[in-house]
Amino acid sequence: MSKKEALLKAAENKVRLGGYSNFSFRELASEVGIKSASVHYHFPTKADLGAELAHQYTDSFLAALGEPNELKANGKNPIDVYTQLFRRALVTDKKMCLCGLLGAESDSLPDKVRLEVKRFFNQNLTWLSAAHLTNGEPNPAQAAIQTVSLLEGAMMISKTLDDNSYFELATQ
Amino acid sequence: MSKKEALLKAAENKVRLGGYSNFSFRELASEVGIKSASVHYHFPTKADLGAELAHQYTDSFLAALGEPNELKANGKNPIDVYTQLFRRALVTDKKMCLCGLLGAESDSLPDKVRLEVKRFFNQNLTWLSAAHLTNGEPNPAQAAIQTVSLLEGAMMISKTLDDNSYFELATQ
DNA sequence: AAATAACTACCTACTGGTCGATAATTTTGC
DNA sequence: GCAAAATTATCGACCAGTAGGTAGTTATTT
Repeated sequence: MSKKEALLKAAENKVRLGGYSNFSFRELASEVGIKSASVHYHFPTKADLGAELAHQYTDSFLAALGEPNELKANGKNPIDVYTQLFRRALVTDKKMCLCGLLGAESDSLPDKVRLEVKRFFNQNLTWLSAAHLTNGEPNPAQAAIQTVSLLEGAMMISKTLDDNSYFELATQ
Repeated sequence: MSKKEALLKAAENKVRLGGYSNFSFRELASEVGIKSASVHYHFPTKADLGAELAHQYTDSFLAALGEPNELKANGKNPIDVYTQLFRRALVTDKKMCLCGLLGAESDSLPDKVRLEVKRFFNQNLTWLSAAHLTNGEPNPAQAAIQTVSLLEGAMMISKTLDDNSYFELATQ
């Protein structure tokens, strides 16, 4: 793993625990074994790092999902696959969804970071609409916003109350 | 309004836009016309201020709701009343739910603040369970976590995408 | 020679927090 | 009733620590 990748990984962990202000160049640098000034070589500003982090997070999130109609063709319910990805983030990573956290504080984010968070939710809603469409839902757009809202909310509350059974109950 | 009340009000606005780290004693002080050193007279530490803020927020939130069975007796659906309170926060205040934001970053909060955020959600779940029970829901506890999850999630996404129609679609 | 990736040293701004001092007000003891 | 004592609410000055960011340098690789 390159230093740049290690910096992004370290930043992701910090942000998913406490938001955009929960990481500093100094902390990231010391975690990957370089000096804080060197972080600026890879990311000119903190906003650049945050934006690239959210962008890559979105891409790998969507990539992990696959295509709704392909999932359906393989006998899987794409909504279950989607739910499972959230569950893994909560149970395995024991962390919030990166963009769920950044979205909550989006009013105070640098423009380029906020833009990437918007991209995450727009792409998720598009994916979920397609998924609900293949499931024969009468109103896919509505089902899409309801699905992602429920998952993000349940995740946040389960984290807060430190009890994953709330997530299970909400998604059951 | 006393200085202490003004400080809490100023802090609430800041936190609901960007989280716990989005306010400083200096900012609050200058907004209410005192010096930062004087803020420590009212709140020994930042954690004390944050905890008292979340506590009062929870109390006034619950007070604004009223009792589920009384609402029902007056011909109102308590779940609609609950939804309306979230809608008002989003549409009128144009801000996140204080504890929705703090909950997302609860891993990085001081203990006494996190405790108050937990109290918010525990009390909300109790209220919602009672409300769904009066509505004759077969599984009030499940309906409760689903209601608050959907509302918190829809609120966050509507804020992020800067489009309240997502909230309306999700709650419709 | 040029690009890459790091470094040391430094800057200004801001953070939460502490200190002792200072008025104004309120409470208490005689 | 009144002086002494205590409480309330503020202040200026300061502290150590941390923030993001910059300038110029060095070593390694291409």
